[in-house]
Amino acid sequence: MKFDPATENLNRVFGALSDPVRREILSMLDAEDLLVGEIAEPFDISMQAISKHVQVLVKAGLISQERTGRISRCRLDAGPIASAAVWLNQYSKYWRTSLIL
Amino acid sequence: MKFDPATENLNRVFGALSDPVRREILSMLDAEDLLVGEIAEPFDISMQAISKHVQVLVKAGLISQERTGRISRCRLDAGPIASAAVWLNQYSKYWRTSLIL
DNA sequence: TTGACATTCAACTATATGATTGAATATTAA
DNA sequence: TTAATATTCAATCATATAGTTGAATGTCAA
Repeated sequence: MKFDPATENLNRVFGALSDPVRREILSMLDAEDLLVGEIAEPFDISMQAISKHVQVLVKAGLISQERTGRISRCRLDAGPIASAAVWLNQYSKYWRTSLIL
Repeated sequence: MKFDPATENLNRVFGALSDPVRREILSMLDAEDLLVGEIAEPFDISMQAISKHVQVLVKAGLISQERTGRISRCRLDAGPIASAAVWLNQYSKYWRTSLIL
């Protein structure tokens, strides 16, 4: 099935957030920009696997990579997280919190 | 890899939300409780496929089913959406919204 | 220029996901 | 009892995902 771009974006964002390794990567990038190799360090999986997780996050628009020479610095781009939060906020009436614009 | 229960819950919630059919089901249940067959009507896929989507949502804790006889009424349970919103709120400093408790 | 380094590409494997169709189960109505 | 209804189970298929290892690419430094 084909969906409109906004829908596909939400699919990718929520899909990216559904993996704990990727959520942890976002937490790490919340503290500071990091190289792919630095991201990989604390994890017990291969650098290639981390590189693929990073690509998933890039495709979801959640991080951007600035390549200078052989290194690729990753930076959190939280815009799409806001989109996801806005979607979730549709349901905020069910709990006692609200997302204030 | 094995993760703690809270992490697994977030995995399931975000995973459930990553599919547009399931997000639409949640929107429908936001308006009113519905039977599985009623949920299936507007979609162009089989009832069995919808039933499986419903099971994914149940497993994520996002809906509950009350079975009376042969019918199974589905009701939105938005608690886990709040958990997801709380997780996302970690990043709210990146946009100009905030989740107020 | 040679080698070390950072990252990605490619091929592969195992498992998960989203869909299908057909059968089974269980309940209600005629 | 029989038949229609509501839902789920089961088997299957195609594709996606998360991981692996090994090779390739491109850059920097000695």
